[in-house]
Amino acid sequence: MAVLGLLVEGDLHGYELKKRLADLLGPWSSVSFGSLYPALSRLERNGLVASVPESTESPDVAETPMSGSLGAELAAYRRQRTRRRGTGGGRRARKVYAITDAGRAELERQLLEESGDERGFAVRVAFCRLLRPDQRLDVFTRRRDALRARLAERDGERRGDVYRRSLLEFQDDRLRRELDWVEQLIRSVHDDPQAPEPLTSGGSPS
Amino acid sequence: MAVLGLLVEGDLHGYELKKRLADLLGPWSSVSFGSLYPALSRLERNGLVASVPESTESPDVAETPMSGSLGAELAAYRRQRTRRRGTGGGRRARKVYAITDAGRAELERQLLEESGDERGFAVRVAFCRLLRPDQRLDVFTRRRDALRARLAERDGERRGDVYRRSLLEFQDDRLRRELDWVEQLIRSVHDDPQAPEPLTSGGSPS
DNA sequence: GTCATCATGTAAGCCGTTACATGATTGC
DNA sequence: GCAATCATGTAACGGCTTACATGATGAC
Repeated sequence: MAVLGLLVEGDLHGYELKKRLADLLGPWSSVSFGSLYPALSRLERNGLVASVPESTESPDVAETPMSGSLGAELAAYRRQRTRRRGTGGGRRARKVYAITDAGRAELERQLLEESGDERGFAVRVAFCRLLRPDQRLDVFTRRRDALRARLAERDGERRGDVYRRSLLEFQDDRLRRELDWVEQLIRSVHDDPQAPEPLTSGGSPS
Repeated sequence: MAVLGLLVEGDLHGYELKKRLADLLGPWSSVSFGSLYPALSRLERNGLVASVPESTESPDVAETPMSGSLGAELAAYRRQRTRRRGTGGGRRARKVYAITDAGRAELERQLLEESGDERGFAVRVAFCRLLRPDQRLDVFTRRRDALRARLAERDGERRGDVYRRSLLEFQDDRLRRELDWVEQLIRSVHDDPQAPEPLTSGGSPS
């Protein structure tokens, strides 16, 4: 999901993708090369991404003109490597991947996937600008309900030694704070339903 | 680690272990039978646990007399099954596991393991009453330092759209709150260094 | 010269999930 | 009779981690 999301912002090769994943997910929960490259192969086999030839003409990868603030970020990446460009020979060949229409559809499916659980909610939020406001609300609402259910389950008890009780309290607090956050996200969608950044290249989705 | 920790509190069979794991870790991050039973086999092969015959004499599993508050918890579990006990025949044979001395050593090793990272810090806290106060401090301090380092890394930037910025802020807040909690744990050890519940059966550890 | 960075991959091993198989007992 | 709970396992599949292999470039 994260890979597909990043590729919506522009074509990228594996190495760069890894850096941006670390940027997005934190260097800790990030994938290793040993899992990223096979994952990209899988995605390619399934037609969700396609490897495009690194054209000598293009200024560099990832040059899709984006809405506002993302531009600065990309410019920074570009600058880092614009120095030693122009020689077609040099550096080991990079394999640049682009998301396909099937990939965009799959990304949308995954972003909307039923799952109030922890798995990838952060990633969903990170890319929810690609969804319509009502879809965003769906995602947020499911998470909110899951958090509420979880909080309701954790009633009373508080047994165990000092440390275990402290842990339970901390986890409760964490749950409540996430719930607050999600509720704030929901309000923000209601107050200002920003138009989605277009996900599919052509027409409007479904 | 969690399995070994639970077995310190008393002998248990797989099914009960699963329930207590769900209790401890939350039903979400808990293991399935398909991984628990193989895991127990592995632990047994490695001599960290041993399967003990379910003696018809013993009131039930997990009857180690514990310090204070744990007693009530265990009594509750006992009551639930004391109803239909006494018939040696009946129910499918349960395989009851007990932790060995090697298992206790391994548990201590894992609780003290160098790793400021997320992995199992919650479980370490849940069982840190088994450690000496100075060992507890080690564990907490490592986590504190890791959290500080992580917070220091996340300076400024805050790029991306509204949702991504909101996510980053939330994650920052979460990190800071965990840091606060860990610092509180450290202070609590300083203020009141409670004696450890004995981990090894015989003499004092190392 | 050697180290860090860029860049892509393969192979072994481990382990978790899911689904399946089995079988007794209790409650409706 | 049927479902749920208790209780233990096996088998297939998938996928992540780690380590290894390769090779260019630029900085010190």
